[in-house]
Amino acid sequence: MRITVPNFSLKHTLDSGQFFRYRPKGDGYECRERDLAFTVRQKGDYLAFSGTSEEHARQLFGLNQDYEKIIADLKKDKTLLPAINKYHGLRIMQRDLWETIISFQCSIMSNVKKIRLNMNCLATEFGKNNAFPAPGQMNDLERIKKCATGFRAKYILAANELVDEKWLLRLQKMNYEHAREKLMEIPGIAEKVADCICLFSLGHFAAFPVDVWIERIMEKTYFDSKKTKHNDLRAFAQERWGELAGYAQQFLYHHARHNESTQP
DNA sequence: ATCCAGGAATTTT
DNA sequence: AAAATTCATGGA
Repeated sequence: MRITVPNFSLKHTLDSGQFFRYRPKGDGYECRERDLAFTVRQKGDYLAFSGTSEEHARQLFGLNQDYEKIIADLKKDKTLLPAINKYHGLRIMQRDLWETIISFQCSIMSNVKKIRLNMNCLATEFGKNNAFPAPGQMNDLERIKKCATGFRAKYILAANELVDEKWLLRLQKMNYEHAREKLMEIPGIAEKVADCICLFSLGHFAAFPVDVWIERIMEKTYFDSKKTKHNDLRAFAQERWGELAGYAQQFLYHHARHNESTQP
């Protein structure tokens, strides 16, 4: 299957810390999400993939979004221009909800490389032929710990017990504020992780996750390098970028991690 | 070896 | 209410 995709960068999107089970293969990538395994590659404005449907690819990579309007709005803020211009085509994905929940429980005080290790291991340990285990299938604390999840293992186990398919469907119908609150009922999910799930799976672009990278670049850019509370950073972002705060966050995050001048 | 990583929960001031 | 401490582990 091959489709035309203007204003999209597969590389920037995959490499921006929202998606973890993928690896380069040939001139493209091999991706896994829940029970799907598929390959995808991009040449110019063409996206070629096999192993999944066009509908799924469009949803997963955010290809149905009005990208030109999103970027036009964000470009009104000149402080975002370097990141937007350098990483044009970076999109917010709309990932599988359950796998996203576990991904960002794993993210607590960790790093992207290790989250990838955790997720691949959980799929190997519990899933059938590399599918990610469904809710209810990760019911062994010691085996969860074998995947280097450490103190996060008990959170994953709790989510596995609390969540089922009905729970997931209900969450997908909630607005941002309600979904955020509901997610925080799960052990191991507080503001930041809930915002990541709202942003990368539920399409709530108002969500603004504040991690150490965002904290650094926000304080440096907008707060005269002064230590600022996460809630104040989040309030500032939602005041400044409104319903697109999460999109602004993703450009800032990706730019901070890949730019020498913004390294710690 | 020492320090850090897409923080949350708990305990202590 | 706010600040400090604890929690595990791979990688640099």
